[in-house]
Amino acid sequence: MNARVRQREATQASILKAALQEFSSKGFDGASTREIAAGAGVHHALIKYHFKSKELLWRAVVAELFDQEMEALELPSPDDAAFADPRTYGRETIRRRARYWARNPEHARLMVQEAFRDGDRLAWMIEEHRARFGDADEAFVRFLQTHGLVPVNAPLASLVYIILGATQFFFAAGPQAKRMWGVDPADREVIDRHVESLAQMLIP
Amino acid sequence: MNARVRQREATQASILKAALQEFSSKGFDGASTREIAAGAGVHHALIKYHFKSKELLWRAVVAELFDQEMEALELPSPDDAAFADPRTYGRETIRRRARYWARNPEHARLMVQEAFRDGDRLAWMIEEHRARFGDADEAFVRFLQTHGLVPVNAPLASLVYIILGATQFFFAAGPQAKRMWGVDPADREVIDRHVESLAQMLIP
DNA sequence: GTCTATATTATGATAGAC
DNA sequence: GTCTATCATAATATAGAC
Repeated sequence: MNARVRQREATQASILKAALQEFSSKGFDGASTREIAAGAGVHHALIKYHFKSKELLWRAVVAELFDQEMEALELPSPDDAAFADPRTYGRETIRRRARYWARNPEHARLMVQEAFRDGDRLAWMIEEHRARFGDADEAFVRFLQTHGLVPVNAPLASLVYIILGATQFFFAAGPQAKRMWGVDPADREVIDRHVESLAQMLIP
Repeated sequence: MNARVRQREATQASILKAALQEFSSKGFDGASTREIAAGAGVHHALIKYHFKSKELLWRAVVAELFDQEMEALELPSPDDAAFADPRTYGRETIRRRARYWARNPEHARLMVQEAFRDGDRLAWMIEEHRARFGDADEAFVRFLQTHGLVPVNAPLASLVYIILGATQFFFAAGPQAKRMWGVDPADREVIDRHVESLAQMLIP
């Protein structure tokens, strides 16, 4: 691996990082490639060079997020001997998911914004990454229903969005939470207490 | 009230309506005044005439939302004789809030996006409208804690965001829910079942 | 009250020098 | 692999005619 390759990867990584910041806070339409380039400390023409277009840069950001999410989540298996009962497993899964959003609020913000508008990007995201974010949610909710931990007569999609919304929003809304409630969702202690509140509320 | 005044109000109303649509789906930065004007069926120069700037148009949209929300919510009082016990009151309040978001998903989308980014708009929103959206949430959560319906040791802000996220997200994420799960959060029957699921999950 | 015309800036994209 | 220069378009905003 020569210097050229290392430089290339460093440039791409810094662009991807700045792009995630821009896209997640301003949305796709509000983000500008020049701002992204400025944030990455590179010339704006390099974005076109490395990623061809704004749309493809966005896809690269999303793909990287999903790749990283799977390993970062470290979701336990319900069969794990460490979990005495379904409730313990359910709560632990909620905790891990919540902690992931706490560490990656930009991921939450980007996903949330893309859920608001139908179009090519949403279609691509579902088409390309459904297996990685829909299936896991569905399996988890079904597990909870099977063991009577959530209302069994509730529609699947409703439960998915209730759990997702409850789990993500506090961390995604960090700037508002800080300014309005004087609480910082990036603070370790705040995270710990929030995660416990979540586990107790969602899996009583 | 002469024709001039009526025309003026009709123009402003159509601009406000189109602006809510734009701002809520693309965010402030992604929205363009020209698209708003096109959506309202008026010349784009009229936006400057009636609202001075994009920023002030946005403020007018937000102010109208908060005005309308208060009456539309029709929140019950805990002292109302119709509520036999705190649980019944808590669940009914959840239902009314959820139904409000079901009817006004654009409001939810706009608020959510503004929670993601600190800055002048967020500061103005909190400064100007705190009483109307923070205080009610706080009072409701305190009521639930007082009666042991939610974890009493949980931080106030955590509970506010858990309830808000759970209540809003399904409706705000309508386009994604439709495309990914084949469920339309604008459908009457879907709303009814979702609202019941929410009431059961949040106030067990 | 409404519209045309225009100033100014920002954006996505590209060609070509080094 | 990187940067300068440039294009075409779209944005906010404004001036001034009707």
